[in-house]
Amino acid sequence: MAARQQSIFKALADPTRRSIIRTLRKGSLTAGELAEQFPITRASLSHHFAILKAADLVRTERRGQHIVYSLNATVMEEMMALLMDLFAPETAGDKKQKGGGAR
Amino acid sequence: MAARQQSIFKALADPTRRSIIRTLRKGSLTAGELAEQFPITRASLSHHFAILKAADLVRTERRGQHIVYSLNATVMEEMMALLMDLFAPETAGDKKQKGGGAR
DNA sequence: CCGTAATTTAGATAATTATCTAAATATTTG
DNA sequence: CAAATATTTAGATAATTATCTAAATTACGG
Repeated sequence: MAARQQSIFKALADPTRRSIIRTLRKGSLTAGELAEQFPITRASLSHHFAILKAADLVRTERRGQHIVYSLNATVMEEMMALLMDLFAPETAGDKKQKGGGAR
Repeated sequence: MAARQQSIFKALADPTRRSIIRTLRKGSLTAGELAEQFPITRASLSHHFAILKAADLVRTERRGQHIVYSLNATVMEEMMALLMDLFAPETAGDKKQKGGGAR
């Protein structure tokens, strides 16, 4: 559970990946179409895709020889929950931490 | 403007820093009091404090020989705005990006 | 002022990560 | 099946970053 949280925050830490997300808001695109928008190699983009997928921020679907990337629609809600958990004043499911350094 | 956004997402990407934020929800603490909660050196924590401060997620106030850390109260709202900007469907202030790779 | 306590800064190191090129895999079409 | 196209995987490298120890800074109390 904490692992998913970490994967999401990590995924959002990179500006290229945030840019991919913003691009996908307008609609799903194939890896190639996405690649046209970014000045890095397709291999590097593929690496970013994998990280976004691992965080379940995007979903994929094969369509013929293309792979279509879409935003995971439920993500907005999840992010709200994460933010609440981070900033909201003290919830029930909260643990004190001392010597369990998160890393 | 994009720089601040990056500094915030970067700051939140580290689990120790998120833990610091959660700890500060319960109230302001001195650097030393915070240090008691974490299994890393004070020097390392100071580094994390600097990053949180650079993102303006926490504020500091000197009180005698102590330095008191507090959550920046407006941050929740700012994060909402960032999320909207990331996920919400197409705002006015949006720029297309092609060859200006965010980095 | 001097000594002590609190915190940060400097400098070094190890781990992580973003990127590249080259090669591998998967899918369609002739 | 062979050739072409789309995408990912492998392996290497350079940059970033989390952490440490040691030293510097800042403030207080006698």
